[in-house]
Amino acid sequence: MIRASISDLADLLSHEVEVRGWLARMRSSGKIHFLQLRDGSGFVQGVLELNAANEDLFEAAKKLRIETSLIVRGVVKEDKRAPGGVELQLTDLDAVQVPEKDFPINKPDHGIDYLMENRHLWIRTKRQADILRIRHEILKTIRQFYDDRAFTLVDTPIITGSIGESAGNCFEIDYFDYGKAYLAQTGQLYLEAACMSLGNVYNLGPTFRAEKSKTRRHLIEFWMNEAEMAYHGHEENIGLQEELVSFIVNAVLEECPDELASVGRDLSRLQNIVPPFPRMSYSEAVRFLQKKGFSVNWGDDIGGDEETVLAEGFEKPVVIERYPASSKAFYMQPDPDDETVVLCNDMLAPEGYGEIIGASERIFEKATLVRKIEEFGLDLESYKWYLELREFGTVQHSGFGMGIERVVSWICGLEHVREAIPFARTLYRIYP
RNA sequence: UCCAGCGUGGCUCAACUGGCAGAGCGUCCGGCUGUUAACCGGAUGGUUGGGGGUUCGAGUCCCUCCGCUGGAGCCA
Repeated sequence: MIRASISDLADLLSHEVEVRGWLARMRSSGKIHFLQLRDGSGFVQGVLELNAANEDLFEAAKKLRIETSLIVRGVVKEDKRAPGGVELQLTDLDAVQVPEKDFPINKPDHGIDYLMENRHLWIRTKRQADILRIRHEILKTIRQFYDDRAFTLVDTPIITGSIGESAGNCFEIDYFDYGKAYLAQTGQLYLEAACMSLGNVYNLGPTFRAEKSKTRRHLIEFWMNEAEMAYHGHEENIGLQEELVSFIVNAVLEECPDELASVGRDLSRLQNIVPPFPRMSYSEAVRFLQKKGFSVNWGDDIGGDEETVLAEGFEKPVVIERYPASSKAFYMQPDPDDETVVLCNDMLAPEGYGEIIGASERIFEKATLVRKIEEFGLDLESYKWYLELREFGTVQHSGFGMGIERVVSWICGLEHVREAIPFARTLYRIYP
């Protein structure tokens, strides 16, 4: 008797195995039961035929319900009728726990409110498990990408003082006698400090935005990967982003073909994602949108609909660079050729998935940074340590942040980022 | 926060212009030795989100509250 994972059964033909898992679905034709089993590694159909020797077992199996946890024993048989090519001829079965109630999710016709209310159980379904497996692959690949390039992982703090872009859209918490503290919206400023020690650094973790955003692209708590590179400028920054995104897409194509197929992704839209990506300046983008009939003027923000139009002509993500200084954060390096714009870029995913990366070269001269902080009406005192980074061996440096759930949504072809994270925190939902 | 929409059995939805609350799925019982969202027969299941109003009569119209969905702004 071999204890086996379902995913390994194809290599165990004719062996007697034990599988520990759950009953995903059950059908019966009177004298033959079909038990669809899952164990986290895959699905397999267990077949139990009534015969003189197993009447008690056959009768007991009738009492099982969907999501019964159970340990089964049987012989692995090749069968062309089975989806995975193999079946289990069951010889024995122990129910660990038989549910007293019906499993709430049993047909693919539930509404999204109901599914989110039952998210803790919804993730047991194949499609949701496949999405979470792809997410895992993406996170694993991100770490591998940086590790291959000798970047150092630096875990930036989740609780911060009143530093950041503006405290208005931060979650406030009480920090003992210190007073108010905030949940991090970004680890960037800390990565800037770390890259002056370690050269090339990255982080990967949750961030929080107390914005009442209510769209298919927004979560209150989302995961972000940020990178920061010393002695790197705008061009090298974009180059690294293109490599990273291409690396992720190709790794998922390579490692998760079954999962992508089961979530219904059109793979042709993910192939040939290799550097370089199409590129456009903000000014070009505005002229392009004006030709398409949008009423945007230079200096306006580019909204969701505009982003979709900009990206739709391309198979690869599009890089939009050099936005107006007034519309971007204070720390971005002005373009030496045109001080009205800054050396920054966004990367827009194809098919309307929107901004997946925001990036910039950072101001490295203290005097320029002080001037910008004052122009933006921010408090110099609260940027004390950030300014000190420019007092001790300051160098040109650049970095970016990539939204994990948006990348997962794009690669999986999801309608909404809430399925791209195990337990989404959205504007009006914090349960389960 | 603003704009729009939705709320009817456990789930997904019908119900004309205000006139007897229905179907499919699930569940339960019975049948079926190759089912894949199995199938066939029967049964079960309702304070139409809460409150108030108009009306002979409200699931339907009005007010209000609650919940949810989509979008906007902001962003990744």
